[in-house]
Amino acid sequence: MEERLGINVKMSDIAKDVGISRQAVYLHFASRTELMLATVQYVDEIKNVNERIVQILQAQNAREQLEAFMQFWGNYIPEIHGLAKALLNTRDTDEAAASAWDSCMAHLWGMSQKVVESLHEEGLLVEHLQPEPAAELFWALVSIQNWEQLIRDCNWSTEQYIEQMTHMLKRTFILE
Amino acid sequence: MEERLGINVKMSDIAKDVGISRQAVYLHFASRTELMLATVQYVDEIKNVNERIVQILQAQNAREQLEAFMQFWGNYIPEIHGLAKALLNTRDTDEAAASAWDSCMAHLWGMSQKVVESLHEEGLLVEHLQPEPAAELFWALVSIQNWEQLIRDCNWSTEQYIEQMTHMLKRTFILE
DNA sequence: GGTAAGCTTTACATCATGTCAAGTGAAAAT
DNA sequence: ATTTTCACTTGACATGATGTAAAGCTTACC
Repeated sequence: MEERLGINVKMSDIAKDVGISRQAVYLHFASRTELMLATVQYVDEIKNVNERIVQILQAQNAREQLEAFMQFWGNYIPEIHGLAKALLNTRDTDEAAASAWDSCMAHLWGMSQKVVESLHEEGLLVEHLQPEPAAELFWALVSIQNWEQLIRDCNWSTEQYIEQMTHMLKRTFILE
Repeated sequence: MEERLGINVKMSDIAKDVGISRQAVYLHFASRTELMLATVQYVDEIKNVNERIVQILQAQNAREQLEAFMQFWGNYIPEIHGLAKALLNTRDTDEAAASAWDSCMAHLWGMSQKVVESLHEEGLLVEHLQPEPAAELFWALVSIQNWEQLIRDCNWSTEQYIEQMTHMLKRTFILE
């Protein structure tokens, strides 16, 4: 998935890579989508996502939380890009893939809410935005699609992405 | 395409809608992708895109140009959303669809450049951004994917989208 | 020796795209 | 009036991916 950015990864390719027959894959996973779901869960465990997220939320203040989040997120996306793209592609035709994607995005949504809430609590959130739409906008801005466009289409480096996004998020959401 | 957001639109569906046989469609368009390309071109003509774009660039100053652009873009996306999504979905497996999408995005890229350039010329562009990366960021922020996430996933209205995006773009790119 | 797990091989169903060939009906050209 | 051309129909078939089904093989364990 990572190698080929989720594109053109067939059941037979996976089987060949593993060294078993195509049909044998179905003895482990009922469908292509289920295999992908299991992979997502596996990767989340391997990458220790939950622990890394908890650490971010321990940052002293909202500004630092925002910075820590972008630092984490900007480095994390490249690790899961291919799998995420595969899920995104399957989403439109597959109900299960859609809900899997949604649950992945729920993590991101939760973090967006947390960061915006922290800003709000510290009185730093721009006045013209309510916390709810602010979190929604935040969530959209840090989406994988935006990352993809900047990194892939515009050839930004990871450092550039993190720096510019952090800057933009601060300007957009933090007062003054 | 618009009705079904580009999902599950088969050649046989199109033929049925038109009232001819599936095979007859191939007498007019060599492939599904070519049909989509022709449709994009047709829609662009019908919607008078070029003329509408020229009008935007006639705005007196950069600030008004930005505002006019968001006004146009926010109202235009809903009109082409389904077709755009169809193209996006086909892009990953089809070379021709990919280049068609790129040429569509080139319009948007051109406008992003123009707006950022105008800001730069009037000395309004934030100091920490060079015109080039600024245009790239601008382009990513006004992407259809972001629109989709805010409108579809977050239930924003078109007015809300235009207002918030305009506000955010100003804060992000305009000095002070 | 029997059995169960894990896999193989072969075959087939389905569904969408795309190709091919023969045929039809009506209008246009001669 | 006949022929030709055009736009389409019908039916058959190839391809490529997912998924199902059945029968057989090997190894390890009891």
